[in-house]
Parts: sequence; C-alpha cells; structure tokens
Amino acid sequence: MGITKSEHFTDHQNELANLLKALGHPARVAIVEYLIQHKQCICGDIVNELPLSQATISQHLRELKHVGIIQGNIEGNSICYCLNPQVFEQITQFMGVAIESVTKNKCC
Amino acid sequence: MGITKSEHFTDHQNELANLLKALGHPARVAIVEYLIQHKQCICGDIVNELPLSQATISQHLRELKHVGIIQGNIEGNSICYCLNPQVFEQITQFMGVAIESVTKNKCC
DNA sequence: AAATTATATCGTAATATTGCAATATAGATT
DNA sequence: AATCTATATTGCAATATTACGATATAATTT
Repeated sequence: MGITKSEHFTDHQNELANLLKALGHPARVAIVEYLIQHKQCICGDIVNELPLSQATISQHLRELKHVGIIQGNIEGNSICYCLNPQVFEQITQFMGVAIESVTKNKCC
Repeated sequence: MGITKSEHFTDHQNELANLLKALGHPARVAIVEYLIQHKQCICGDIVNELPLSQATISQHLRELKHVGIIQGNIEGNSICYCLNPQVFEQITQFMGVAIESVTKNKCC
C-alpha cells in the first residue's frame, strides 16, 4: 500500500519515526554533516557541495526543517540554516534506553 | 524518481542513512521498543502485540535484521529476536557530534 | 525598474515502500 | 508420515519518495 498506519501507533513512536526517517537519507545525512562542520550554513553552499540539483536540495532542506532538525533564518536574500540540538538529544535518549536494555539482559 | 543516488555519497553516509531509515517507521520503532521492554522476544509475540498482519511484521523484522539492528536465533520452530547494541552506539556517536557542534557555535 | 542572485514550489517520471492475502517452508507434535 | 505451529516469501495494489527542469518568489544590486 505504501500507506503507513500511523493511527495505530503512539504519538511518541510516530514522532521518533518521523525524525529518524528524515535523517534516513544520505543527502540529508550529508546536509547535517555539512552543518556540523561549518559555522556558516547558507543554503547555496550546500547546493554547491552536494551532487544534487538546487531543487532537490531545497526539498531535502524542507523535510529536515519540517521535523525540526534544522531551522532557517533569512539573511538578506539568502537563508542561513542551522541544527536544532533538541532532536538529537531525543534520539540519543532512545538509543541510550536501547543500549541499557541490552546490557542488562542479553537474550540471544 | 524515487531512486537515491547512493553512489554520490560516502560509505559512512550511506550506512548511517540506512540505519536511520530502517528505524524510521513507527512499526519498527514499536518492534524495537518491544525488544527493549521484554526479555523474551519471540516473533509471534510481536505479531500479537502490533496491529499489523504476520506478513507485514515479518517484512519489518527482515528490514531491521538486514541492517543489523536485530538478530534472530532459531529456537525450536520459533525465532528469538534481540537487539544489537553496536548500531545504537553508532547512531549515538553521530548525535553526540551534532550536539557538540551546536553547543560550540550556534550560528542562528 | 530592470537585472541579478538565492531559494522555493510545481509538475512529472521513475522507483521505493507499505500492507496483506495467499502460499511456502521448516521444525514440533501426534 | 500426517498435522500443527511459527515464520518467511510471493504477488500485487495503493501510496510515498526521489530527482530535476521549469518556473515562481523575494531580496539585492545596478
């Protein structure tokens, strides 16, 4: 079907899944890595850096923005994007719970 | 197109994206959460727990297994699945780098 | 105000994902 | 060996994603 039955899952499960899905594309990982490595984060720089068209990059940026991974601020006629640390902490917390669980009881 | 241009990205970017993508679905988050909460992790239990058909659960389990998030061990005629902590550590590390980067230089 | 620069959106084609019924496989039990 | 139980696979329909050219929008500069 291609349609995810979101209504059957908890808000937390849907939110976390949306975050992880947004990060689950190499171009978007590359964008986040670019933002990690550079203090300046003008959209055009990312377009020059990645082997994708301007339209495609813009689309990926919109997805990252939509789930709150990045935020964009208008600076003249360009847009400065930066990371929102909260979402990374949310993901880290989930990973931590998973790791802790496994160290406590390794069933197989 | 729907086709991701993996060849343009680094192995690390592709691997990380594949991991995150595999976790980027509420049913798979729910499966991982089930494995976190229970010591027993028989596939059939997950089928009973989640509002999806056996075929669909099996498909999600295969995806999680394929990227190494879970591993399955045969136990009689059923299969015991469990989490692989390494992948969670890999994700945590990336999140840590992102968080560290933002605290150092917040550009917007 | 016209031209330039930077980013977003639209439209569309190609491919991927999701979900399930039906069926296959494989170990366990009778 | 026939049956039962548990899981995987196949086939298919519906929907989502990815990518990009073309175009729109909006601020900047000439």
